[in-house]
Amino acid sequence: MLQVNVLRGNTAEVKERLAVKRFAQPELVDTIIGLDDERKKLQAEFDTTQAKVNAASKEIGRLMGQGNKEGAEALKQDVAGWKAMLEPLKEKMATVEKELQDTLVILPNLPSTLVPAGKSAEDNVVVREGGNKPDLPKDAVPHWDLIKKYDLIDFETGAKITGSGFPLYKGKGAKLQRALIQYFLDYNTEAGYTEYLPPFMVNEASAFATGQLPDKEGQMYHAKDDNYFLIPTAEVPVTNIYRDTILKKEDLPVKMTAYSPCFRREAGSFGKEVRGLNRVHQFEKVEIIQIVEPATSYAVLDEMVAHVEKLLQNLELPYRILRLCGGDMGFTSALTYDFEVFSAAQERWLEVSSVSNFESYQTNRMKCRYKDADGKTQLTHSLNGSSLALPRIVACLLENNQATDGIKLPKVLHRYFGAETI
RNA sequence: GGUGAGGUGGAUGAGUGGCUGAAAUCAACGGUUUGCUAAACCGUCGUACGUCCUUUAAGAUGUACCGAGGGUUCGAAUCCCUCCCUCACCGCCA
Repeated sequence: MLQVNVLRGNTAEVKERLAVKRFAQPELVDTIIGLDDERKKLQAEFDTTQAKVNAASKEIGRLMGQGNKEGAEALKQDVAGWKAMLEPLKEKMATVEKELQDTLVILPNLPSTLVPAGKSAEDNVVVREGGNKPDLPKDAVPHWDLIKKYDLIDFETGAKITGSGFPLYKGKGAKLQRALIQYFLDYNTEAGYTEYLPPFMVNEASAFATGQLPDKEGQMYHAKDDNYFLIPTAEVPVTNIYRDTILKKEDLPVKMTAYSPCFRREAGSFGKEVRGLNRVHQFEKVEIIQIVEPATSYAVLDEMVAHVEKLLQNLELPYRILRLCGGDMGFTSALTYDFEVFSAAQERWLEVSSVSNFESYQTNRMKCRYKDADGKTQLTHSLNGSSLALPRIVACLLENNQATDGIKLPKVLHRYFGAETI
């Protein structure tokens, strides 16, 4: 959520930035400022009246103590009058505040000046590519066939147990999941990230704080009896560790990593998009999250991008890094880099990570602040990224490394998987 | 799920209707002292939203906040109701 003061100081610039994100209601910026003005006016009025009530109440106490009943009674009359004024004011304030809040929440984060204009995935900018695309033999097959061949995942039984998009990993398929998770976590903790294993369901306040609510309500599975949401990413529970906190300068940067399953409803997806592991409702992911001083957040973003890039290099996969354009970015992000790996048999790029700087958009919702060098309290910046999402990594590993004598795994995985090939 | 006890500032913890935005202690921070460490002493030490003042910083001031939300009262941390959470015991259970 953006701060009203940011809107106030640079209304024109804010609207320009919102246009980059293809936000359709720039007039809401003015609406918000108007509502905030009204809020202030109402509060001033309320406060001065309430101050009179408080002073009179004290005086009544004093008069009673002196036994001056008549004086006290007279004052009570005054208080009754003021209180009658306070009631409607209070209601009006609540209405205006709610409207302000509701409107503020509709505004997406402002994209950084590095964000290219554009309306869809086509307009994303390739920052760099790495790794080598393999030369596959003519008879190379997509990962869903390899999965069958080596009996790694049973999609049909997963669908029987739950529904489509809930894979049942089996044998070496299951073990590969475990190996990848363990490798990713080790890689991250070696880089100074603290490992967490968070709750896989969150309450409404947490889902709101990281911006899943109200924007992505339909994306999450909702346990209505308890009003809990299955997490779509570990970002939600882990970032919320620092909800409503004030950190010390020396606590920063906070670096966290967590494995979690991710649950996504993905309503409306179909066809080739969802074949095999391309898109599923439940998948495994390891996430990295940082909470940092505002001045450092873009340097940290670069650091995180490099961190994920190295991981893909270690996995020996062909990848490319995209800077997302305004139209393709997430609601809460200021700058996002997507990582895609090339799945050679499908001849498709598959997204496996998304690393974003949210600046103070999440932390403002979360009220995650810190005391800066001058002792002033201000909002921190938050960032996160996947390192990595498993299914598409697996799809790519299988397709790109297929050979007649099995699937060759990259060196870094040997000791985790306990073998060099599948 | 049942019964009981609780939830107060960074921590411990006092506070059962007005003098309490909140004692005391500890921690933290600044200073004095000191060869260094320790100790002692002095000071500072909540958040949010307003208003005034100032170029800003700072300062002054108002309102709200003692788990959350309602209620009683001229006045609520304190009394009442609902909910949440923690702890103990019981039940169930990986």
